[in-house]
Amino acid sequence: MTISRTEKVVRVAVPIPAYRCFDYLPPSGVGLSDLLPGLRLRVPFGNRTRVGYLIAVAETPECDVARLRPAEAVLDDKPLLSETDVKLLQWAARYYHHPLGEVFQLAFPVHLREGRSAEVTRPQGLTLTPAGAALDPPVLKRAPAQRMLLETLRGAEYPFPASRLAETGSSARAAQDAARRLVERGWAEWVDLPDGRIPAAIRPPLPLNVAQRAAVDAVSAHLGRYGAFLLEGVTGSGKTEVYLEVIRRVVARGEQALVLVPEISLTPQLEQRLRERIEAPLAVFHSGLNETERTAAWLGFQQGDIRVLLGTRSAVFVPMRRPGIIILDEEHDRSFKQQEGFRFSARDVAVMRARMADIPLVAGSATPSLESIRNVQRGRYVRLSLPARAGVAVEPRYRLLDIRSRRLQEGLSEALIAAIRETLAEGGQVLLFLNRRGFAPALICHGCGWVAQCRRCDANLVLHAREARLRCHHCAAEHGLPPRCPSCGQEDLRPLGIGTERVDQALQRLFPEIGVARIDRDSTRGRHSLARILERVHQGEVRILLGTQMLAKGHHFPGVTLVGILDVDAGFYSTDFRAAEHTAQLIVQVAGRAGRGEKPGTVLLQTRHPDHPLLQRLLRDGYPGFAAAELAEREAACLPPFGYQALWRAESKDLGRAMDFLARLREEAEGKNGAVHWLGPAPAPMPRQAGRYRAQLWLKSARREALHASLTDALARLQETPERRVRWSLDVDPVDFY
DNA sequence: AGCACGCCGACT
DNA sequence: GTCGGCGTGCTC
Repeated sequence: MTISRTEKVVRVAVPIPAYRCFDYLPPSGVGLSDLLPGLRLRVPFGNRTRVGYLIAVAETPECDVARLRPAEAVLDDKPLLSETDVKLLQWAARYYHHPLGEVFQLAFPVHLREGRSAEVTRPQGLTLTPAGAALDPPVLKRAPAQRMLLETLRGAEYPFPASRLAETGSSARAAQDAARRLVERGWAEWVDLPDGRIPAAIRPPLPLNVAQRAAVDAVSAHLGRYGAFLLEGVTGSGKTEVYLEVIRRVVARGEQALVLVPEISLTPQLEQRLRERIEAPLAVFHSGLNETERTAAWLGFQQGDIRVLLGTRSAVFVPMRRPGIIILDEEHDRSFKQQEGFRFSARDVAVMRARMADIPLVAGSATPSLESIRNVQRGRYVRLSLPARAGVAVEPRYRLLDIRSRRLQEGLSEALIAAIRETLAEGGQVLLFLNRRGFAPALICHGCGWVAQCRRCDANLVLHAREARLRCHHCAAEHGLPPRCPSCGQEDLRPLGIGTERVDQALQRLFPEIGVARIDRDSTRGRHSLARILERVHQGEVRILLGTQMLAKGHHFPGVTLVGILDVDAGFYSTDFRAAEHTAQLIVQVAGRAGRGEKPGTVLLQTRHPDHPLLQRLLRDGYPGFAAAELAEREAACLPPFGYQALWRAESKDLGRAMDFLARLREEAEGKNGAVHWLGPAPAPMPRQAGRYRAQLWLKSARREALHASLTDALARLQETPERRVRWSLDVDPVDFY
């Protein structure tokens, strides 16, 4: 191909790990004015073609004109992303120092990344053909599923929605097969479902109390412009009612609401309440959906048919036709931070998105992150606080159990056992929290001190007694129990330390007539096992509930009047500077599960450090007092939210190589920027994982721009002299240091 | 990320 | 003599 003259070029973000764009000649037959940012393009790339994202039309190419190739095709009539969306993605790529093409790609569902059409397939329904209507059912004597479906269709006034097919047969699969056969035989046919949603039972709004009304009014006054609100309220204070009323008003304005929650397990309850109360099409968006469902939800929201989108982290990038509000529930939750690849914080992206789209953002929590509390102090967020509702959910009473030099029975002190006994006698339920699954975190030889360790990680193997397995909680390694010590041959291997399985066993021994249930990743592995356990708790069949942090999230246990936290200290003494914040949040969240009915709850905390100042502060002044104290410490140490951080991670089969790589980064950057402080390189807290060595280099600065300049600089050098033997990644605003 | 190109070891 | 290992360079 010959290029006669220099023309305008299209700048395209191609999804490869490179920090630059690629320029193309406009595709043939497309006017320049139609080439809008956000369009998906099919472009030749090397010896194949890729889907790329149009960033801009530029006057002059960044490369030699002779190298330019024309883009093959434009994949959308109009960009699926708005200008604001494009700006948001560009901001995110810059802020997190992640390749632009990959950021764009991650904002799209897989089908659209692959270049499939964005045509919305209308929801389909099944209806009888005249032949089907005239059919005598007994013909289908030997096909009960088809006959049942036929009967359903006969009774239906409207085409039967494909999405509800599963309700008609023994399984979704059987119903689908039956539908296919009916269509094949000419008795039924697929038609587009008529517009409009299928009417659902809508419940009237609950009356709001004064604080809720004030919160709703404050947010409502900001509809149509930016404002960030921190909605603070303990469990049961009615945050959800505030969300619902605000969403109702947003929807009434013809706008859309994006609701972000930390995990899928929290969505069923919120989804149900939204469906009951908001008279508008709603969709969910999370990793549990298949790609067809994800694409449908994404496009539905993008086109404006879906008015409320309830989703997890990745939903923060789903385009909105008419942006109305963003709601972030449980904003303190760490799962809003993506921990691999493009390590963005959905919380921070949501705030930026609200700002760019000029809409309000409501972040709710009983235990706000220190970042958000700081933002309130700086006047960036407006605090809306909901006191506990009168007569409901009285603040729990906290009590420390000093377990220094006390004998514990499988992690339970005498005082705790007595309190459990008393609570059970009064007819209450008990919730015990231990953030360690398995039977024991170690298996030790009593003869020689040998400890079972993972061959591929710097970690002990965890004993799972029931299955008689030793498992590594950091890789896939799993072994049977050795009959004798592999080191000295003695037959005296003993479990060391306690995990939930061990406490579970002890509780069953101590309270043989009481139903005990354990909730952790091991006991809830099956698809419905968690729901089944929760059901038994609500029925009162289970009266002692024991679990890991899975317990702290979402689920309500109104019958629980005693909460026991078995090991508070594990959280307060850690190298991670956020450990105390996390632990305090966990304590308050777990405590919030108790006494939600009319009965007040008691929270017992077992500790060997009853004088720990932060623990004292938490018990005396509650979470706000703790947060104030912890903020003061962070400020003194220039830690977030008072200082800014980034973390370079490196991984290699050889620790030295990973360390050398980071050392090189530091050497090349040091001295250039006095405002940046460096720590490391140092081996990660657990240096070896799954056979690979990990090292990290920590950057701190009081000035965000200085930090970012340093990162930009280092990345530019890495582009010039790439490092291929070391896998590295960059984490801006890291929350976990592992 | 892919993919091609290119330079050194054990095999039909 | 060649098939194939993965180091290096490139993609507009």
